[in-house]
Amino acid sequence: MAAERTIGRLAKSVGVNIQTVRYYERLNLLGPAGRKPSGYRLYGSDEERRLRFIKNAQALGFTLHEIAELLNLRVSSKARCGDVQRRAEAKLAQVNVKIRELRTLTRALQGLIRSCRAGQPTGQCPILESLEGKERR
Amino acid sequence: MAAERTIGRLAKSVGVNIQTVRYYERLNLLGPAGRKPSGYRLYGSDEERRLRFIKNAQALGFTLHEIAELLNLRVSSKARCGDVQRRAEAKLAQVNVKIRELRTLTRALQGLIRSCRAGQPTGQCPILESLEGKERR
DNA sequence: CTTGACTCCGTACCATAGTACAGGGTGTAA
DNA sequence: TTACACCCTGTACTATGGTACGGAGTCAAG
Repeated sequence: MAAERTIGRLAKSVGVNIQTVRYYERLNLLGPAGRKPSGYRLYGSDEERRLRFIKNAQALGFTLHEIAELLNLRVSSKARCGDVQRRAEAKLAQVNVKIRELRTLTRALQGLIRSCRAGQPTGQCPILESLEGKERR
Repeated sequence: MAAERTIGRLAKSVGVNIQTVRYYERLNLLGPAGRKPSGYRLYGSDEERRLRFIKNAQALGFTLHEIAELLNLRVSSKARCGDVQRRAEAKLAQVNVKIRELRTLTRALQGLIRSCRAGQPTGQCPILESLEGKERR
């Protein structure tokens, strides 16, 4: 019913590589709606939505494995929106941990940069010395 | 002169896997000071410092490739501490970009979670719907 | 009816940072 | 001298997310 297109058109309209679409198929993330007698994969609007879903969820920091879980949640009739919410909250917590780690890292780098006496030869570079772990604070 | 030890002792004292030490050798990051007649690798305190350097720099977000550059900077007699400082500043900028991206992601996840009517079946889940990209803000 | 673009499948390859294993040799202590 | 831990090399495998290539078949326009 919906205009079905081949893999190249699908890939182009969503902005991904053809091989990537086939890669997602290998991972059971996205299969074609059907095939031409010749074997060409055919995709409809459902598949395009699913592919956009994958790309959007990736942009939110979900791995392909987690995305597969989200997609399965939708298929399962028992799953509730609360299940999805919990996953989103778990991901949010992960992201916040990552942000805190990176901020620690920022402070460490800033400390090193401040300690730098820039004209020195690298033999006396405080950054390099501190990385040797001799006297870390 | 310094007590030279075999790869297992070095690995244990720094807290890395033996294979990892050999992996770093393949990447020209860290070679043994010498070899026993039997072929056993021998490491002294210089090598232990270098290995700690690698692990510390990794913890600061440098890739092994970048660490190799830092190590080469130290060897080069022409390199100045300012070169190191510039690399640290570039890494700091990268880290800050990453933090900003993650914060955007946090806001998007929070928005999705707020929109969730948790009891709904996943057919009407606003999170999943928004991931389909139909009406993204 | 030919040409060129598209697709098929299977396999190999990329970066990143390792880890594991096989089949041998070495070092040491009881 | 035997037992066991340790080390050697080389190769393969892990996870993650793809990308590339070869050789064949298909589709559509001119």
